Amino acid sequence: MGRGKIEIQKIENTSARHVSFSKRRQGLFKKARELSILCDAEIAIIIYSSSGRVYEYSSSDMRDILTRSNECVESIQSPVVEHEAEKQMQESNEADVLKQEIEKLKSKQRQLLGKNPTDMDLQDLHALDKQLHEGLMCVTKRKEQMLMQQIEQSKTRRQLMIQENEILQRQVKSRVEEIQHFIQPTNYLAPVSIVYAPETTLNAGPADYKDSDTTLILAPIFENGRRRQ
Amino acid sequence: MGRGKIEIQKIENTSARHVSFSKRRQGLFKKARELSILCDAEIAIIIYSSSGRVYEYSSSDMRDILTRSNECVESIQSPVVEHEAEKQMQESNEADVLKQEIEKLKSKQRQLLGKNPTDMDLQDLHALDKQLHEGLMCVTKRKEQMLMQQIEQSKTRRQLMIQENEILQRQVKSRVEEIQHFIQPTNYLAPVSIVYAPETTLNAGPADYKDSDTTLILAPIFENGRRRQ
DNA sequence: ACCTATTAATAAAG
DNA sequence: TCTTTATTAATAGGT
Repeated sequence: MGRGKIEIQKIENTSARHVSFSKRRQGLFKKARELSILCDAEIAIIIYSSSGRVYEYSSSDMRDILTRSNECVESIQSPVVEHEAEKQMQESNEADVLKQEIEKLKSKQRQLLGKNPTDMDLQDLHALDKQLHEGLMCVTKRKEQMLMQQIEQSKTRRQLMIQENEILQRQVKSRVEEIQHFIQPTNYLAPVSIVYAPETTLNAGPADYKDSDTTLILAPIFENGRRRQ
Repeated sequence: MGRGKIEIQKIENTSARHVSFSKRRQGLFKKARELSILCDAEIAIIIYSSSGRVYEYSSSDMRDILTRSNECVESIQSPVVEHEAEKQMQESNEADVLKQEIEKLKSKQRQLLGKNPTDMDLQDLHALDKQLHEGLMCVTKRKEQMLMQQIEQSKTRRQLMIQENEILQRQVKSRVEEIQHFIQPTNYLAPVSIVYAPETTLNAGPADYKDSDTTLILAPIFENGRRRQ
């Protein structure tokens, strides 16, 4: 989906690779966001670029997602036995565990919406507050990003308008100059007067136009095609 | 990119949601694979579907990638950090330095967010929370206000520019029309002839201009300000 | 699962 | 880096 098809092989050109990395990373995160929203899934993505930089995406709290991940759990605590047990759990009781988890999530959601704060102790309330806090941060950040984007866009468009204006102003100016040349072709060298001369004055001869060498006389022609004598 | 455009909102129809989840999960993993190959990056993705199932992708060993993740490190304890440090020693210094910096920033951030609560008692935590809350609210409100103002301003300015542009465009148009009228004055509706009438023909009366109602006569004026009789 | 009209992503170039 | 544009790729809605 570009100007040409590309082979899925390491891009050797460094700058092209970086450009691609940026674009595709963005694309990947966007797809992840869409997937998480459309299908109500929790997603975490971690990317290490070849230069060692880290890029992360998560639909909700990264730690929550990773903590639920076996790989992470595996590398956390010591008891390998537990780990083994968990693996088995995954095989047999997976559904049950997951259902419990769903119930937990639903209950949590209710709590997050502040629907039943009575059945929480101090610790729970602390946790809830923290979560709300973090959520607030995320929302704020996101809003800020979008607003900044909008501002940047507006600025860009305004710049374009300014440039367009300048061009138009130049055009107007040159048109005006053209017209002026037309009306007063040689203003000082050979001035011309435009005079409306109705039949009554035409034959009486023109008045004096002291600063004109030439006069334009505007006069009607009558039905016989001749000027009245 | 389908038979129609869709809103990025939770798909309410269950089976449609499942179908979409499958397709898009596949798509996401494919994109991840491509990105990792094209740009030589390490990528890990963890997805929890709404039904609780886990789907994972990783370009190399998931644990390696996750172990390097700060979020994971955060929830582990010191020995792993050391291990990680050792691992990084083998890598470039640049990445190491960057990571340390990131760690410092994250630690600071954690403290601000009250995530390092060890050196604070309950009262302190309450105070900090209240402060953060209030500060956040104030800052958020204020920022939002300013951003909205800026946007409004930008919009207004843009509107003004648009209006100005329209005026200028009308000016250009009317100038052009003026010039055209000048060059080909009312060619069909009210024809006017411009006639140069030197003194020899002026008094002899104008010739017939059958298709003109009006004639412009161009005649010289002499030094005494009168036309030669 | 397969099909294909459409939309979306993005490679290349400015 | 950002934009633009020509192309390819992903996928929504049917079957």
